[in-house]
Amino acid sequence: MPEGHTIHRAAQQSLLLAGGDVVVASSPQGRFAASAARIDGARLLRVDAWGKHLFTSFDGGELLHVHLGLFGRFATHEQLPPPSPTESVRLRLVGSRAALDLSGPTICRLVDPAGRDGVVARLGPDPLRRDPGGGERFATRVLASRAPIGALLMNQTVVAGVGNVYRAEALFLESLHPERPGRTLSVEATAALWQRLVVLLRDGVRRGAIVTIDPALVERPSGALRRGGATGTRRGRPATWVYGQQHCRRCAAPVRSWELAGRRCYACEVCQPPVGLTG
DNA sequence: ATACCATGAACAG
DNA sequence: TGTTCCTGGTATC
Repeated sequence: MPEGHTIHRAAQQSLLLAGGDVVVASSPQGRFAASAARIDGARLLRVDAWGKHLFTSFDGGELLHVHLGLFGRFATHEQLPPPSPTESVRLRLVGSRAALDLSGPTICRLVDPAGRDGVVARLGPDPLRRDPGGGERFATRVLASRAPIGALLMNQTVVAGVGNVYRAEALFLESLHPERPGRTLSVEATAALWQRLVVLLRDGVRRGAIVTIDPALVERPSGALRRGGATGTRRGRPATWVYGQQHCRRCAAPVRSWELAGRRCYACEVCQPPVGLTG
């Protein structure tokens, strides 16, 4: 499921697996058929991720803009020929080494450079892009705002690429209550929060999954470590401190969950005391 | 078979 | 603030 790490990983993967290739483009679902025809036979040149937005450029000048939304996903098939696409595959790109399937995106369209620039201009700093001024721009917005920090983190004009899981986990790890107004944070706390996002998202790209809690650090009845597979990616309890949890995995207090900025928010009010909240 | 839920965001009013 | 769109997995009858 997509937050910024998913998109940056998809950018890496598609460049690795299809960069430089002439691609066969199709839209098994049909909804992107006319546009796919314009990419078909073009060479995939570059892939660029900005927050949760992905831009793929082809020679001939076509530029593909993808946003996965809540349900979208990329699938890669490194064995050719790839299996038959399912009915919901919006776009399939087949290169010489792999096939890439896109399904369920909120946005999948061809844009011109001005369209791309317009999207990027509305995005805040992305913790996954090398941007020396990113932390400063983030801090400026946070420290000037009366909005809750838990809402600011979901605002893509404040910081691009953070979603509901990283919101919950970054605030937990920084001992910040989600309802604290941005301007009640200290400069130091704001800088630490930015750095936390950088580290968490980078780790998410590396793993291909959001794992914020080391499973080995969690008490287990048997004391046995899990073996095999990527920990945290199996179904069941997510590898998180508070996101989706009933109890805090650090102190075992009940995790409170409520709606904040249109999404369910999770916090341990013992580890994240509501300091400075007037109610 | 149906309902509901999920790591998102645009749009209406 | 509420509605809408995108898909698939799990829960509930």
